[in-house]
Amino acid sequence: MKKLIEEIAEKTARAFEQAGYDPAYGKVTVSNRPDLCEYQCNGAMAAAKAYRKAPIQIAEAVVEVLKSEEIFEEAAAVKPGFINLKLERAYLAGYLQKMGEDSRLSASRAEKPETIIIDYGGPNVAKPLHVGHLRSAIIGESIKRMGRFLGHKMIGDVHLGDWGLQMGLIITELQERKPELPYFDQGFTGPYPEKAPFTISELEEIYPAASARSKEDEEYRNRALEATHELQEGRPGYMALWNHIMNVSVSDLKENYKKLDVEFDLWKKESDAQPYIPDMVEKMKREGYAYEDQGALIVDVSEETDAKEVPPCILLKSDGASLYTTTDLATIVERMELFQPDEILYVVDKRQEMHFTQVFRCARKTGLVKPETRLSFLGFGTMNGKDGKPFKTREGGVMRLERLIAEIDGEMYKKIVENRSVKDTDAEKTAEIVGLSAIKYGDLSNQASKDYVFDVDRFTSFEGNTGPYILYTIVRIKSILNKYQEEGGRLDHPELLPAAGEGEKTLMLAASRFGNMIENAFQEKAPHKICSYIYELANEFNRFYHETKILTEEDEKQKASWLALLDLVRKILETSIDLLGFSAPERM
RNA sequence: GUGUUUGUAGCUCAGUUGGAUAGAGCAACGGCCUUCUAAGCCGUGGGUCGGGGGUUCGAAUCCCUCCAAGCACGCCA
Repeated sequence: MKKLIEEIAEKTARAFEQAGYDPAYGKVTVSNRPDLCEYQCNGAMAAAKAYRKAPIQIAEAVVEVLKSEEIFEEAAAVKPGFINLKLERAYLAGYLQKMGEDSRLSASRAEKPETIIIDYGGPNVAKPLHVGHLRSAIIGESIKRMGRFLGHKMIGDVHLGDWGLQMGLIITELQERKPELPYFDQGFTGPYPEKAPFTISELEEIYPAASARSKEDEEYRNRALEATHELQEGRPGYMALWNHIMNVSVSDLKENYKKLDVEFDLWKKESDAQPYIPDMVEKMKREGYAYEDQGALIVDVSEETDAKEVPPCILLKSDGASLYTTTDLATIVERMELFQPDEILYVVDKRQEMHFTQVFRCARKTGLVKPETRLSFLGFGTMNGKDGKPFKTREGGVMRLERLIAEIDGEMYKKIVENRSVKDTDAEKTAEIVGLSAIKYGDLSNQASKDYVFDVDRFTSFEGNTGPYILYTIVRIKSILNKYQEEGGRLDHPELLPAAGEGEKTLMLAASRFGNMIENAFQEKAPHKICSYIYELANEFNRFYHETKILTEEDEKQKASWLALLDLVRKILETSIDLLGFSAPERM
């Protein structure tokens, strides 16, 4: 289905052409002066230079043509050379009618559906999820859903970190504590115990302890590095331990992501790329890309145009072990082989940008990917506390995701119970739904690439630009729709009448912009655009709601039309929040 | 040091890719509930878009420069 703005732009382009100008000047945008018009075209001013004519003259000539178009209620040429447009109400109503029947609400299915792998997990199996993983999960999930909505094949991969130094650190620390375990005995012939020698909470304590010690104790760190290398070489006892760590950790991670309503298609991990490493390294050596430098095997990825020299990719350390870079490259090989993606998108902390620049260049230079395969990096900023410094617990420690969610849900529960006269047995469930909206909307309403302040009080507020406010609006609409249906009203195939008032028209105009908005948001990988759009739509609805008594309307056709409009607005809002990754309760 | 990102109302953030009078929310103040959820709506005050130059008919947006803050810079992830 064509977007409304496209239909308008077609008319203006043709008008420019008929008036004797290049139709390319007929570009149209939503008006930034709603008091003057609904859509505007600034092409006459751009054309003025090329045609050496006064812009107002061009605008007037174009407007003359536009006046005969039946989709416009008004077309005017103003001062320097603006072309101001207002839509015919009947046309707008007709457009929304079609939109309501369209499964994608006027957004068009991608002409060329692509396979896009989106890497947005990156949790370390040695550590529980903390707030640092929140943004990746939330942003990635939203982009995945957007792409899928538009018809792309989106493959979400959690890409666990299970092959680096963190594993060596756990092994080393465990050996310190329980040297008698068979995993460390080189002569042991098996079989190893089936039960893990630690619980999840022990594991969560072991890693930070080991990590801290390795920073002070060089000999300890060296042992951890050696253990890492041995694990990568497949030492049986260490592999058995790795298995235990994975089992204990993955089930915990799955539970946590589920709470966030984040779902991965693939639970791949760094170690899955291990089998691809030897051939990849061999090929890079053979083709002359990789060479030895200071004992390490590297690939030069610097380019002449670099403002600052980009350091080379280190494929293998001087001890022969592989690194983050190595597994990332091998993972690209694996992904190309298994999925032939058109794009691989990494949703990662922006501080890793340099690393990905290196990896992408190396992959491209050595032909790991096809020239047309896009490797993209969506770097997000840090989640800060109210003090502007990275988000911590009140005690100053790393905030675990579980705890953050529990705190928000608790806060929500309190508010729901406070504001409720009737007792609601679902209050806890509702608190979870609303709490998730608070967290996700709070995050996604900011530009992904910027740092932002996570303010619990503000995000859980029902006022202003928050998730709960959006949900409240949806619940309000649903409540009216339900009442209408209970009274015997029907929502199937009603006729949408032209807007009766200004508030209604404004609401209709806002609704009509959904398709264009969502395509744009996906193209720019900018979920915050969905947020600002639905906030505006919710505002327009609440304004309309306030000035219009819907259910008591006596004209049945008018009433049915308004209900149809509400149903469309509801669909748009619910589709939008689904694309953001949360949902609305029935009541709140 | 080099590179890079950011700087918009007291606070938190938008700003449709160069357009008209720079917008929201919070906080402050003032109104609106016997009527579909007042968790809402309407209104008032609040700005040197970090500073300075430049390009342009037109700049928060593009270029230069300075200031401030964050981040990254070869065997961690």
